[in-house]
Amino acid sequence: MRSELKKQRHRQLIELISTNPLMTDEEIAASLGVSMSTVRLDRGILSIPELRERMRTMAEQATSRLKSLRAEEVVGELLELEPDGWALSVLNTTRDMAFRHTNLVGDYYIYAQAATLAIATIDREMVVVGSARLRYRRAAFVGERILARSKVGTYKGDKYVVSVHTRVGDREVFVGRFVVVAKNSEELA
Amino acid sequence: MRSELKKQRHRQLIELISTNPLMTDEEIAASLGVSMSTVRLDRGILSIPELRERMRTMAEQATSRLKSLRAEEVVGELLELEPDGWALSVLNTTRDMAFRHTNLVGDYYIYAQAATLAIATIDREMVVVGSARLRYRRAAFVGERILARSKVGTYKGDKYVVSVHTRVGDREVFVGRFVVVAKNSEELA
DNA sequence: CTGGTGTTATGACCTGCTACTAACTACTTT
DNA sequence: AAAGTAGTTAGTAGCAGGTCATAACACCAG
Repeated sequence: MRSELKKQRHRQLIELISTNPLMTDEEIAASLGVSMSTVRLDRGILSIPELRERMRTMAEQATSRLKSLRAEEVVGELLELEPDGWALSVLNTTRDMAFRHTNLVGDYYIYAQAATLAIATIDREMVVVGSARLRYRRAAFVGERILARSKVGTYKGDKYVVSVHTRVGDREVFVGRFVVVAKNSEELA
Repeated sequence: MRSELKKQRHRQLIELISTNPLMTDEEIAASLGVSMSTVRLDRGILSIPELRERMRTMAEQATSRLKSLRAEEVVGELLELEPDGWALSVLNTTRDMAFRHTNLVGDYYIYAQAATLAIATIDREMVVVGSARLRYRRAAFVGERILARSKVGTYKGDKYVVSVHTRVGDREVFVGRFVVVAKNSEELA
């Protein structure tokens, strides 16, 4: 059957385009040893868009990906704050926070929310994270609303211990104990 | 002077294309209130390539980023990698990584670099951070190149201990011990 | 009024296609 | 053997989004 060859060629075509989406029909034709007409027929059958269309969608995805790890998004939204006591923030997760090609939210987004919340809880001018212990309990998924709750524990002088519990619904996602340090703005380096 | 208007328009053009690189000359012309000829002249003077060229380079960058799964997921740039051994990455810091209104780099950028590097070091399909201990030693400033070096320590079954040392020049900025867990892609929630 | 700068218009050409028609090949069915 | 059919190829017209060269204008200064 010649239709066997055809199916084989279709598989090759899909393989070819997925590994190198930037080939013109001419190059594909040469690579598969058939005419451009055939390549175009095949692309039509398999509904693979033309090169420019493929480039366009890739370029669009590229721009949207460049916007990742923007500070405003990372911090989440502060809902409640009792200075030097406790605070609550929510982070609405989006696809570009995903880890690899999964639906899982990258751990550093969860960290960023928790760490910035810990700092925001302390009512001093200049506060930085000194050290921390973290535990990730369960995964959070893209689209979920992540709630973080901080509570100030003990403090000695300029050092405060702030614990942060992060959850999605009633699922505990993350627990962290942050030691944050209030600095006089001179002593930085 | 009319050449003032021209310079002004050139600035607008650059602004326009940098915020939205996917505009055709026709759209740009409409947006600037001049003819397509003028837009093309201006693009020529400013040596801004045509739409397709812009899409093409964006698409190429996107593919080259996807070619190595590991490189893509690292915050910063992966410089060297010995799978299951050690790795090295650099993060060029920019103003938008600053903490509040200072020149200090936000701690979560440093965390993100370290955590993603730790994960990239482990040569398994699906790896997530389970827990971590962190210590921030010195501040890093906007504009500095931050180097992170990971080293795999002990491991038991699916758990690996990866330590990461982060420095700027010979100044130690951060030390972290990450316990990362390799998952079978089913057991996620 | 003449020259120089800036802007627009026009037309020929290019790439990488789409959409269509016509024809040719190989293989099967009647 | 004749007819039918699936698969392939060639060729044409047209489109988008340009390049490049040339020409024609508008406007202002000296």
